[in-house]
Amino acid sequence: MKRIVIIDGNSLINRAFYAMQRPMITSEGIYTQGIYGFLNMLNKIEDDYSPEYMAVAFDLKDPTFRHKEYEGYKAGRKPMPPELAMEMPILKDILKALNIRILEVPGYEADDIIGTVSRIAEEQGMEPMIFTGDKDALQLTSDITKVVFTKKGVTDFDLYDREKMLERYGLTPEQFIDLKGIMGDSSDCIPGIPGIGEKGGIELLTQFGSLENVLEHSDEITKPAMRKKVEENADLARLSKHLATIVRDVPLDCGIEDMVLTEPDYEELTAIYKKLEFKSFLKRLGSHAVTEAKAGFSPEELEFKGEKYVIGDQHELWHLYELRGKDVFVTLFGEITHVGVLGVDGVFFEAKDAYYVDLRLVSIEALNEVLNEIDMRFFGHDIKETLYAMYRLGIVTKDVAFDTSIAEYCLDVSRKDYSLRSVCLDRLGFDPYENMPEGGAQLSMFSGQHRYNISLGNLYAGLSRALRRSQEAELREKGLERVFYECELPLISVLASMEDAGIICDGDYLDEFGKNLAKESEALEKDIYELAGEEFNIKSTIQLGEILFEKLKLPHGKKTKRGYSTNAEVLEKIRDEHPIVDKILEYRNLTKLASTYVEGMKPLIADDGRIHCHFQQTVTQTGRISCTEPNLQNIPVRQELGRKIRRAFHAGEGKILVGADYSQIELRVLAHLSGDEALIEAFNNNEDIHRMTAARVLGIPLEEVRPIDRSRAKAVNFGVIYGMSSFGLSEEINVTRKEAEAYIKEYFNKHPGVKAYMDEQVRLAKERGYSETILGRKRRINEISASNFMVRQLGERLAMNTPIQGSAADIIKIAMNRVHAELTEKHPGSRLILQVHDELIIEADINELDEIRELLTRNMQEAMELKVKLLVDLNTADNWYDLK
DNA sequence: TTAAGCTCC
DNA sequence: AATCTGGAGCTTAAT
Repeated sequence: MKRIVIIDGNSLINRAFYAMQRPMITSEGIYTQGIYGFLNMLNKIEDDYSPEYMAVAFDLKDPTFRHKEYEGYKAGRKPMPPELAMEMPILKDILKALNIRILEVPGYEADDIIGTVSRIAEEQGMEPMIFTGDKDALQLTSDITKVVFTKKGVTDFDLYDREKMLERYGLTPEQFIDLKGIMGDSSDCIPGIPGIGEKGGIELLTQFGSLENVLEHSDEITKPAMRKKVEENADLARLSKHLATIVRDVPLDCGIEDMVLTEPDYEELTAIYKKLEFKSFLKRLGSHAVTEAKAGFSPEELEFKGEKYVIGDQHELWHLYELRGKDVFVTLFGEITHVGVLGVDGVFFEAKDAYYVDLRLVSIEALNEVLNEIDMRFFGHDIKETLYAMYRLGIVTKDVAFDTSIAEYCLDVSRKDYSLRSVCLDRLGFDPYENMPEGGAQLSMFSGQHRYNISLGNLYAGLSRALRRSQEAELREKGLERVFYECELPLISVLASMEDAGIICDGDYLDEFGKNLAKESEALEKDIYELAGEEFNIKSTIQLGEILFEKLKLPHGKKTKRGYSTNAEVLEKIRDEHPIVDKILEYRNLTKLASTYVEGMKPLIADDGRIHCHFQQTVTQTGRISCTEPNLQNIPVRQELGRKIRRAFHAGEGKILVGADYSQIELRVLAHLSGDEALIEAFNNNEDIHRMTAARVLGIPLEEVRPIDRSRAKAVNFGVIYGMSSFGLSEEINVTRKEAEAYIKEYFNKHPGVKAYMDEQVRLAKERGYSETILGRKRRINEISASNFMVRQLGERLAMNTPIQGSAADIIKIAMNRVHAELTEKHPGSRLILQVHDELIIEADINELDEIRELLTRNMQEAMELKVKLLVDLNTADNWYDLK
């Protein structure tokens, strides 16, 4: 049977639009999230059902509504937000390019068109499938016609036919219309019979079969109240049924045969997708995509014209001298694993000519002898990997001249994918995959697949050069040169060095700690089963919710999408209600430590007894670095038990840990950026900032500030940085919303500079579309211009927070660069090993302790000159736990 | 793969 | 009328 898919265009694009958490917008300012989601659904439909025919129906705005009789009809519907409205014509263009029939008939809704097409298709012996988000369409189901609803998300469907309807609702499709006639539908402004809802409606229809029968035999209705309602509203019910009935004889200007699917117009499609910056859809088009290289780039540039040298003995190393004074593309052929074990065959260098040094034939010592003699600078894409491998192998490294992945991050921090391929596709309009020499499919040098493939090295080098040229210009135009050259570029080798250094992690200690955790959590588990009266999976929030809130009938808080919320905040509130609650909290505590911080950590200890985490430089939207495999930036510290994990991390023989953290760096940055006099004075007086805030806001002397005042002021200070509302603050510090509001108001009264600064940040972000840090790092904020209140408010908070968090990130990065440079130069026995956002840790040679302490403090405090002094707290200990 | 929960700054 | 603190990563359950 031939299958025809009929789509409710308005309904699906609406679903798609609202399913997207954050707005999608192109660099030109075209909103695309609705279209994007719609196309995802379309792809899913084609993949899952491979229809031969397809049509998309749209409502056409027209004053001649078919239901003129009832004026309130649809009046209550929300108008389409402008972002979505501007997507509609583009979607239609795409459908045209896809050669999918668009159906619009003046005076009729999409529903009616769909009803008509499905009727005709079924009559012609086809199998119609209707895709919509509107439950109204259920009346169109039959044994043959299926109605498919979009579920949460975008690519999840729920399929109904006549049988499934009977099963799910106990109603036939025809009765479904009657049901709506009785119960009404507020979203469509169908009144129905007031006072009778779904339950009553189904009851009546089960007894009488149809609305007409109900009305005719209303005297047989047993419940007097219901009988009265029915009798008094008979006309309204008839009207409602009429309103709810989908018209199935709309005059169409084409036949079913016009809806057959044919080849898309690839050229047109490619052009639109490019304009909309739909990379994944372009990828899906594959070879059909009409690829044309970006202006200023032609693939011929990638052709390698120099000489190729394979250096297989010591005497040939002199060739490398040719690289003197050049920017040299460098990479390794070989393999790295996450615990730092690697097997590398050789190092590839390219400037004008290409040099492959075969490390199985040439010793690293010999190579280093040459490298030490020649000045050169490295460039490449994601060069930290290469540097790390060179550090691990003991090969001499050089300054980094350019990294095309880091440059791309500076140019656009919001990208999902900074891979070489992705950046090349966007920037050069060139897909390296399609042009791989000798079928190399993987674009990682460290896949273990690439050995002795100089052509591949040449391709990479060529791409890096082309990208670099394009990025250099843009970095200049966008004012990103400082952040790139002063901050990010030097940081690459710092991070590589930190990863290489790693930190000792005592696996035996973790084992022992884990055993104790296990013992206690097993005991708790038993207690919990006992108190619950049954065994269940405590880790399953669904099962736990059932036990706590249904079986034990404890008062429940908010609900989540799937059931009750069981998070710590909710459980804290009911801990006095039942002894099981505390046990669950403690159980969570212990199992979290055991799984994430003990079991998760152990396999990541490398053969050298150290953990070499990965510092990610292209992840955060604000400029912070992140840390993975494992994340050493979230090792427990607040609670004593968790804090003990830190005992596992300690300094090596003859070494000691030196840690320094900035005191209140974000508030100091705020003081500087806002120029607020009160804030600046507070810091210059070296006062406890939260205490000072409390005194100012409450208008009392410092000595009268109670602990609770201070802690509230602290919450306010954080709130200011995050853009917290009165609601959020009242939740946080347990006061009424009114009080919180008054507090915030008074804070801004006493800190007019801060208020003015925040307003200005929002204004600037609205005007320019991005926020900016002290060094000029930029973050696009699409949310700021959204018409949706909630989204726009988020945008405003981002506009206030990003410059603060981001500037703090700029500052510590500069400190890291200086610390690393000075350590390398003067104290090679001491190395930077960790960064935790406002904190640096050095594993120092015990004999150099004093110098290291001074060096670390000085470089952090002097990283940037602000209107307030930067202060750091310094600590020294053998292990991380005692570093406090 | 996503949601819910937890850890950190 | 709404809404309700920024930035990360990892583990488990459930789909």
